[in-house]
Amino acid sequence: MAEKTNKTNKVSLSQVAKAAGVSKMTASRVLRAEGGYSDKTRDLVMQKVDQLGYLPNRLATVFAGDQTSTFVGVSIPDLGNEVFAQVLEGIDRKLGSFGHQTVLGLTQHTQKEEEDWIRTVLSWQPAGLILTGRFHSARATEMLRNAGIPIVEIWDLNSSPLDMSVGINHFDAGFDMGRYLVGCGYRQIGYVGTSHDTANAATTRLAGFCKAVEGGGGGVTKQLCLHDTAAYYPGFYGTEQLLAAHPDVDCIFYQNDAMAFGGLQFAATKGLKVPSDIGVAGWGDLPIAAVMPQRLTSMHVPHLKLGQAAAEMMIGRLSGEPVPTCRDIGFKLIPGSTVRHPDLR
Amino acid sequence: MAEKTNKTNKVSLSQVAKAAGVSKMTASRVLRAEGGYSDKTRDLVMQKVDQLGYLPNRLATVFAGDQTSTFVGVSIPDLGNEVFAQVLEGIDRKLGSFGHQTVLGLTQHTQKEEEDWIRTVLSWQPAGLILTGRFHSARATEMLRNAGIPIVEIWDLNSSPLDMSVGINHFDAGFDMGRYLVGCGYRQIGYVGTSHDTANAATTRLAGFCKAVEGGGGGVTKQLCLHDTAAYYPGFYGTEQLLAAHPDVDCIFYQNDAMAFGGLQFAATKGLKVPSDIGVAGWGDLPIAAVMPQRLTSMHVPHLKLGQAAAEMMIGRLSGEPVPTCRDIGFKLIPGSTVRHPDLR
DNA sequence: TTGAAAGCGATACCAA
DNA sequence: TTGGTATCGCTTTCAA
Repeated sequence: MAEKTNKTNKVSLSQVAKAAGVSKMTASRVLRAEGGYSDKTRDLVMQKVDQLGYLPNRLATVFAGDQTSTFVGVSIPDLGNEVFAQVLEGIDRKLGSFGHQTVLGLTQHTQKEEEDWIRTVLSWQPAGLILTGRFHSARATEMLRNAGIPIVEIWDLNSSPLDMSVGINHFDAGFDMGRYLVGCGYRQIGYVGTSHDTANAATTRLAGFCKAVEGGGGGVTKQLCLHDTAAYYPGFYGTEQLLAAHPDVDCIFYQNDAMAFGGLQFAATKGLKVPSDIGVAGWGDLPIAAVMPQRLTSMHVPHLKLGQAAAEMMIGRLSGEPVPTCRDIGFKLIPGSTVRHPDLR
Repeated sequence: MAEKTNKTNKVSLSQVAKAAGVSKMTASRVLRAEGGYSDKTRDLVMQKVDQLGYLPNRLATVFAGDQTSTFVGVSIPDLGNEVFAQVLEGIDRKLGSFGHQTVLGLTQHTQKEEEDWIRTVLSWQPAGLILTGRFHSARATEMLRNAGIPIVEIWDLNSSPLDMSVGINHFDAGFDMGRYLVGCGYRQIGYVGTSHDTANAATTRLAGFCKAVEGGGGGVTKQLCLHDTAAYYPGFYGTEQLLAAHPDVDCIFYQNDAMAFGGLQFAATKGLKVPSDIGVAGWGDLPIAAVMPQRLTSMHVPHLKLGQAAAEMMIGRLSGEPVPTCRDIGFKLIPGSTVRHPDLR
């Protein structure tokens, strides 16, 4: 036991200080570039830092300063959905450029998972939290209120958020799509999506959609909610199921573009012409839509921008700037060519 | 100044202890379910925990025990690429089920970004690191070696890893694809991909591919590396560029499926028949391939499984189990119908 | 320009 | 079954 060292074999600040022949405090000041030391001292300390390969322990820093960390917890339902992957990318890129780190939470669309993750991530003293959706369990809501840190709810715009919110109004977006399809002359409109234990943005969207369809004189929407992921293949077989149950359906609105593509391919397999035999509308405007021969009717939401906006609100709040409570990021209907054009009906 | 409290207004263990009329240590034992206290004491403490809404500060826990945290740093090049999103999902799900949290790093395919992220994430005393790729900067390599924590390099199998590695041999995978295409009778084979500052798995794959093509009697591969993302639209216009420069190309291998779909659509736009006029092969076997009318020739890699395997190796090592250094996750060529079948040529 | 001491919130260790 | 005390690595505060 030649050298006395701490339990881990990491180099600590006091070791650097000792090597440089100064006090911990002086070394600490140099490392934070706080000023209040001579050039000579600074050079000496920095030399030892390099030499010993010192890496600060930020756990101790946060702990000592009783500050929050530079972590930001980010919860996302799942990454199989390209849309959320894009949102996450927007968030992490922006956060990273401001020196923050993302602690990821995949909630798999359940409030229970979200609640557990919130409890855990809060125990790490994060600087803030970015959560997908506006529906949280009661315990989660309580923890969030007591956390005393900035919180951004994204995706589903919350007009009375816990703290801040950015996204779009899914009810309105669903309503617009419904009105558009009715305006195109469709009357037997179906819906294919997935179902989860709890309400979410898709539920809200569907509600708006149904209201527009029914109010616009369309028949009652034929709905099919699968217990599956909102992906390509479920869109394919979901379409098969819906058409088997309701052969008169003349147009289908899908929970997202991936499902719509699945439906499009099912139609192709069965020799159904789109949009003359059946109309197809998706949601999200995935990148793949741009290269497909037939432009998918969809709803464009600026996903990357949404993520960036969420990160910007977080950073703004953390740096004490005034930040608006709600931000509507907007959506845009892409007419496409997979539904009949209203002027041509 | 009625109550004396800490700088933040969070409830601490000692406040719980005081409220329950016991010492910090007793409260600590109860919270960790360590045993060595009466039922009455336990109930009393837990009641106060609920009442005060106490959340432990894990920073202090890690710090006190001089342990590592439950964080695992995970670096991924980007999330625009579905493949990496799937890998990340596999990792985070598995890690989460063992009580670990993912600290995300998006390196954007650059060693500099990776290095900066490594430095930062190490300062949070992570339990381990999972890194995509096997090429790291010299400083990064040094930090990783000194970190003294488990490290898993994924994606590109590293036969002499820093610590552990899981993935596939991209050279072999590229070679197999090249041999297959040559075996199908193609001789003027092109490649469309993207280029980055540093070598990566795609580079390795291309090298293997070229070797097979050239060794198999194919012409020198016509390569086009775009300075763009490896996505649908670059696949579309990259194909246009490649065919303009080399009109004799009879088959194109793409960096990934997204680019291949872009190429497929370009061919459709130009009235080129696939595979009779031109063969198309992708890489990754994206989910969308399963619903497309024409099965894309591709290479299947079990992405989700890869992520899970990486997380399992990490967890195994953390719990002291013996873990193999290298794990080949395997790949499988999907013949598809976008290249001529070898038996039919 | 520098340093000594106290303390952040928990746990380890030893004593009662 | 309990509790006191030292301690982790760093920063804050106060003094020199």
